[in-house]
Amino acid sequence: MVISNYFKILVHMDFVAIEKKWQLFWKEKNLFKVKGNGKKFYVLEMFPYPSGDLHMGHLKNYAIGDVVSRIKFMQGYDVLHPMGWDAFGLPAENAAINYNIHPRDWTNRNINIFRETLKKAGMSYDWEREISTCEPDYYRWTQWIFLLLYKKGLAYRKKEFVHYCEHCKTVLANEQVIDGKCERCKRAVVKKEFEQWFFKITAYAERLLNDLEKLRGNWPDNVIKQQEEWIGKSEGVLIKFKYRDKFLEVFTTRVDTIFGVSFISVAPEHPIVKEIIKHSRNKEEIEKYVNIALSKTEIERRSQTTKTGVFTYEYATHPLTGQEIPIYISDYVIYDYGTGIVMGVPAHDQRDYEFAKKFNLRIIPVIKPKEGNLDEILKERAFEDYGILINSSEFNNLESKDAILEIAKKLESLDLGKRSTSYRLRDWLISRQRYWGCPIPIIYCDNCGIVEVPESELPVLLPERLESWKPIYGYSPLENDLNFVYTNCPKCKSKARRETDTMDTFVDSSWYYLRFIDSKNENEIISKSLEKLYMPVDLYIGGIEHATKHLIYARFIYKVLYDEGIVNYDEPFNKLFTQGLVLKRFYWDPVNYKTVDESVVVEKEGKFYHAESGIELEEKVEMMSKSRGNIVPLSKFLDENGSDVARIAILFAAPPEQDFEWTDSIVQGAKKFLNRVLSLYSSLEFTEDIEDYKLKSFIHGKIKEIRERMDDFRFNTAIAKLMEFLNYLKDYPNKKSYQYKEALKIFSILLAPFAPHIAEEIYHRLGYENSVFENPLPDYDEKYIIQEEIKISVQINGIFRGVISVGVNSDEDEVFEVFKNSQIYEKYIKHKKIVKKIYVKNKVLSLVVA
RNA sequence: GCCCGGGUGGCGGAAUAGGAAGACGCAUGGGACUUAAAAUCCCAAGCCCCGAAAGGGGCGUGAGGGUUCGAGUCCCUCCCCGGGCACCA
Repeated sequence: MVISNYFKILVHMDFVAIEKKWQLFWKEKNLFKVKGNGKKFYVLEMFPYPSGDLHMGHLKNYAIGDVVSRIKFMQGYDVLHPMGWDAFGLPAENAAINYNIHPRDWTNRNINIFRETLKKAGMSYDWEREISTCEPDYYRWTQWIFLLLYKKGLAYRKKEFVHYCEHCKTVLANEQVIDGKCERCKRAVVKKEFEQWFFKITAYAERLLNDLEKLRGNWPDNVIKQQEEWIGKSEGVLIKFKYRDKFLEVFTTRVDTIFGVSFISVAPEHPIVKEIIKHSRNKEEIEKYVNIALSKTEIERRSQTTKTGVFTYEYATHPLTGQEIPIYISDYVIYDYGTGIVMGVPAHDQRDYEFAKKFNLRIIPVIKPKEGNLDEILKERAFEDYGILINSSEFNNLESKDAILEIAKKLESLDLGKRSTSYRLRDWLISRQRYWGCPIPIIYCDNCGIVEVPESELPVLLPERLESWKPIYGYSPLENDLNFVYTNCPKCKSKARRETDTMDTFVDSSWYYLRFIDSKNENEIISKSLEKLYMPVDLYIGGIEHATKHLIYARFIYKVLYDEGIVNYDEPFNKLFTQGLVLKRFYWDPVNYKTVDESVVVEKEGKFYHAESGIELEEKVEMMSKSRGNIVPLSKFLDENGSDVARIAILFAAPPEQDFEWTDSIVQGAKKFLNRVLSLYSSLEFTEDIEDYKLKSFIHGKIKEIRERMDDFRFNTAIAKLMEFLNYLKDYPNKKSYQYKEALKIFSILLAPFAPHIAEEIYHRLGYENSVFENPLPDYDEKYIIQEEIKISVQINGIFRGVISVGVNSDEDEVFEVFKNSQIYEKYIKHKKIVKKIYVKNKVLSLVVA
């Protein structure tokens, strides 16, 4: 027993000891430092938020990047492969509140853990370029970007109903609200009216949408699709309905239904509501309805099964018929889409139909289906398809498509309408009422209004200490620090106040990929010529969860910088790869609401129970996360098993873009494989000079297969091919030939991107003293791969009956001759008549017999 | 509801210009080594049926249909799972 443990430890120690040795070797050689010459390749993994511990989910991301980085390095590229920290953010601040640790200390402690772990994993980063978004020499430039946007009119302040998380005590961007819930704490968000800073990303909506075409083919289709949907372009018409001395403007994509309007509906948040209340004889009821509507959470508002609203007893004028149209206020109207007011066409819009049914409003049919009975349909629902116009005055009998054009023209000629495009995309709310973020470089002066902090005074530093880290309702905790708050106006020098909100951390991460190129530049955000050299990112690797957040924001900011001539291209990420998640099985106690350790789980008839309490547990396989309590900590795993085991396990388990479950067995497989590799490379001796064509042919075939899979990101099958390669080498009879040594060398080079430490070890065991990575990836020659004899399959009446060996590229007659002498012929054909003969060269002989 | 993915052995997964389904690995069974166990090595293995065995036969890629000499792969209908969006006018 004692001995067994000793051996186990020894084997594992071997991996770890080997890895330490070669990590030092690479460091001393400065192997992965950016060379600064030759053709560049910029490979980037989405940088992490440094919280707690790294786990296998993180490693998958970095392992993929590292494999590509090493492949490109061996192909002779000047590889830029950096790492840094997305270091501002809420958890640091919560740690400050809960444990009274300074957010900076908490963050730096985590960064140190992350950095050490990644070094232990042997990642090929150029560590000299490390950046951290919470350092003043970084966030100075985040502030600089803010001011740039401000000068261009792309950063603005407005009072607005915004998403607010009462638990996190901060506002949230549209993108951070998932299913009506705060993406961080998963609690329902509410709408609050605050004065906030926005980035005008909608001004770039059209370009963000159109330029997706440039990315098509290089970005995953579903990410492009998600961005298209998120931007949500629709073309329609803005129509003015006269209301007293004003106009109520609505947006519609279905102007062909305008003669079917039977009411106008206004979102409760809309400023015009105040005006309407002034005139309405139904003031109290309206105020009551609006207050209730605004206090609902997003989820409550969206999940209402019936439409609600209130009649204002006010009317607007139909632009074409002149009829009086009743005005309602209803919370099914979304305030920040279109104009926040809609024209109600119950016959042809399901939502308006439901509203009209509830409030007994007229349902005026104006579009007739090409087939089917409109009256019958309207008994149950709205008819939303295109059709032929009826009850529409001079537009009768037009098709919807044509009518949309004609009616739009007519409205335009009356100056009561305008063709227009609406986007689902909202402006990016970037204010956050938090301490641990990048301060917004703005000063409020009673005389001068909103004043920018002059560039020479950047960065606006976060105060080192606060008396209380706790946010105040609707305000940043920075409000507590009067030294920070009060300053002098840069223009008139009188006493003024600083902005106390900080920026959304997505602002920090919207440009970090640039800073890696020129991380120490004190004079400018980035040197334009270096930018030209290293951008765009050739391969960007990260999780799909950022499809509509980070990846839209980064594209937006990069385009703004492009328009300013600061950068040279208009898209930052040439190729995007989204890796799948690492899942882990765990057992959930639904009574006590926590994860139960596997050691106390007992199985009975396919169900799982807690050994002590007897509670039935839920077996789940989900993404590794701290909150689920199912993480496999990376640092500990590396100490026990080494990095190459983890990498092989992760990469072999499934294709990189696919989710997979982390299990003991994939670790076992990886260990066994690497042990077999090491044992093949022990006690070697080469003395014989014999050439073996078959070996040569095999090697070239494997080089081809493995390199093709490297190029296509099929790393799981690349490793499978390496395993086949190894098995062949292991069984090869003449292990003393120099040609065999060459084969072992090629294997070590091909293994290197996947298991870099073990590859370096076996390469050196062959007697070489340079790094295995200083070898170019081996090339193959097609002429060695082609064999003289090949096996082709024989099918009779569509059923596979065996194989025959024929010369390569034989013609039909030759093949048939061979076939006639085969046992298959003897058995299945001999006395039968061949009705049809199909021969596909080098593949199949297929016969139909009567 | 709409839009994307995807259903292959006990398990993870291979196989796309339609041409031998199950590569590679895990787990499993048997054997070798060992006093023993672990580790390692060798062999077997999709499922079902016949046979003492050698061997032989049939069925098989979510279900049903179609195209074809030949379908995991192409077409049609349906079922299930995962993801995205969702009162966007």
